[in-house]
Amino acid sequence: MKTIKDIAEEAKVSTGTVDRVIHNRPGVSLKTKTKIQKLLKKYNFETNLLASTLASQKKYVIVALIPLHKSKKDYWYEPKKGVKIAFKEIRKYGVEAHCIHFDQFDLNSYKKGLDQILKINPDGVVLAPFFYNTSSKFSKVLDEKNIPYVYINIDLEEQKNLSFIGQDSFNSGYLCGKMMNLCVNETTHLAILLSKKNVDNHRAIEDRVKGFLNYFSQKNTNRVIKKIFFESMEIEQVRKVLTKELIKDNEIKGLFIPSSSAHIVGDFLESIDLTHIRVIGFDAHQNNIDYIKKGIIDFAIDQNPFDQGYVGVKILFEYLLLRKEPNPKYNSPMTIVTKENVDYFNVMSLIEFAT
Amino acid sequence: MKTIKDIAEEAKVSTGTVDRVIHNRPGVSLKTKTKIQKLLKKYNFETNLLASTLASQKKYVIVALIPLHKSKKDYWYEPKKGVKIAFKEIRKYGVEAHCIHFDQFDLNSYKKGLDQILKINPDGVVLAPFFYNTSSKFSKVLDEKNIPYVYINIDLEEQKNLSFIGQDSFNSGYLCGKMMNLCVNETTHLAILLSKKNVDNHRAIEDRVKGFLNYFSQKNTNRVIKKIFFESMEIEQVRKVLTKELIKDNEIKGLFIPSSSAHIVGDFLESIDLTHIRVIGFDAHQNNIDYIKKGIIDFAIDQNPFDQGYVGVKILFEYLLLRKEPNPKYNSPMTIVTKENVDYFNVMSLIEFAT
DNA sequence: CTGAAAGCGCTTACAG
DNA sequence: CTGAAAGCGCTTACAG
Repeated sequence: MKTIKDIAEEAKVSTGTVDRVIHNRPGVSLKTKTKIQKLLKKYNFETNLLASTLASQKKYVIVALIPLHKSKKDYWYEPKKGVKIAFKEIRKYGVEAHCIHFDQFDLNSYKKGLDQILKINPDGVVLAPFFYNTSSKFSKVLDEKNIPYVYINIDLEEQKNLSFIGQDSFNSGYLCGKMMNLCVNETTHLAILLSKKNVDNHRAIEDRVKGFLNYFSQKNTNRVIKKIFFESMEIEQVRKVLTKELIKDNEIKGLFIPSSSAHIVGDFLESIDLTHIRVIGFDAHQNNIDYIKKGIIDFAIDQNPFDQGYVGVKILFEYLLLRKEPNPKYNSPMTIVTKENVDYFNVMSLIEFAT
Repeated sequence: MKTIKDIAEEAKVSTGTVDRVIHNRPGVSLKTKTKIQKLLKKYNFETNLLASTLASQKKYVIVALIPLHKSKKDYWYEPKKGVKIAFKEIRKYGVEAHCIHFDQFDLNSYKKGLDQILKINPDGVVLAPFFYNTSSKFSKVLDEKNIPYVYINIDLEEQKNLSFIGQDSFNSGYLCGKMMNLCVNETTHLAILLSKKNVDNHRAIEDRVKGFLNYFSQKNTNRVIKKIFFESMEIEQVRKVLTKELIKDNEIKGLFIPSSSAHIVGDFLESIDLTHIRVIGFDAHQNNIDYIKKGIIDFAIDQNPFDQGYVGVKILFEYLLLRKEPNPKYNSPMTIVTKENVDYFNVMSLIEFAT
């Protein structure tokens, strides 16, 4: 492997000049520039990242903005873990990393987070863009400041985000349709449980529902599928409304929860010892896992939230340090998690690499 | 963050001496040693991996030994990819990496591979230990030479391997039992398709079958489950034997293939346009994916073979460079792959990180 | 047992 | 526009 020194000798220039053309810094005559570029190409020169970051004591600042998790059992615990591990890996390259949290149900707390980001004035941002309008405006601000940003979990259209990492909502709903269809008899009724409070992630939830319904309409089965609405997905709400609905229509044998709150439904079903109803939901965070293990939640579709955090940071880092262009979009997986594989579905995320 | 120089100044010694105690090299008086150790602890000194590997032009040699893949569609294409990407990542730390292949059905070719390893005399080995006896003996040889080794995909008991990365066979078979039970009516018959040629991976296959059967015996359903044997899992064999068996017992509505050859069965079923038979197998390599997409293979349980290669190499690397002890065992996931999620099940493996 | 010095491959002022 | 030199934080012979 050739070094800068080798190239410099062969080109009969100093290493400084070679460095200049490698990084496209100004102040090199076209003649020497092309001469050096030829050699670089000829030897397929790759800069030594170690030496490079050691020498340039440059400090990059990256910030991640993600919702607060109340406990390790929450959905957002995993993306946070991914972010933190990625931060740890890139620290040795002189990256200063910050993680800012906000309350996903409180616009003001989100805005505060955005302000903090601007105050830090980082070189790059990873964020879950809640609150559509606010996030759109904020993206424009970043555009103006020439700060690259990566969306995770939630996608906004028509933005200049560097990349997006998340799940295809429609198709994940469609998959739920298939799994539900396997679980219940053809003549039974189904219900989709929706929270009125999920204003923001509305788009993803909506698409999941569409995908779910699409499965059955393609199958041409004349299923009765009702929608049941809750003020919010809290246990008392669920108990009250769902009890009523299940009594009204005792043909309902399958519940589809297009949010990550299936565990609330599980809690309710367990409390009244109802075992003949199938439950399919999203995301295998610990809250849901508890009910998956009991077989109360039959299937949860997971999207590997750890990777969303981890990959988001890594992409940004490589873009900043190496000018490596990421794909505009990375599809998160649609992992089917059930009682029999829940202990094995995501073990690799636990490994921490020093490098 | 303190540097070696800072410590040296405060201890009134040279940086060389500090280096000696950091790495426990001999030739330091107890007195200065303890003095320095105290400072190291006081400042929570962490050695700068970049500077360290840059300075010590030490070369580690790692070799991976895995079966040849005939095409990109084969199972072993993915572990190979994982190995290669890991190799690429660690190259900048001065690791010289070799990948050796063998024919998994030819003991001699395997032995040749082992000989090559010994000739290279590497600092560490990642391998899929086919051929039980030969691999056991070889492991002993590595033990004597003090060369650490990691098993992937296949585990051998009572060996001093640094770690193992692979799937829990029994439980993955059990999961197949559950999925099969969801797919077929209670009164139908099932068949397990076995190749007589799979002598070596015998253990894993056997355990998968045990797990599968265990599911039904726990369910207490009186299923008829037959075993059908083939000389080898080749299309002509399958056509001949399976046609006969399906005619003999036309109640067979589900086929369980405990190896990665479900696609051969898919090929057969497609050729005679048989759509009322459910098929469950293992591993979502491209050969199987083709039939998963057509809905002919209903479910395949994948074990993320990419990660087996990738993690195997990384673990070994970190053990060598950082003396970081890995877990003795990493369970591969049991990912349920089906028509509706096959496009999304493993996308993250495609990302190549430079770091 | 210990230190001084050179070097790993690159970057960065500085001088011309 | 270009080069010489110092330096990033370590490691490694070498000398004493």
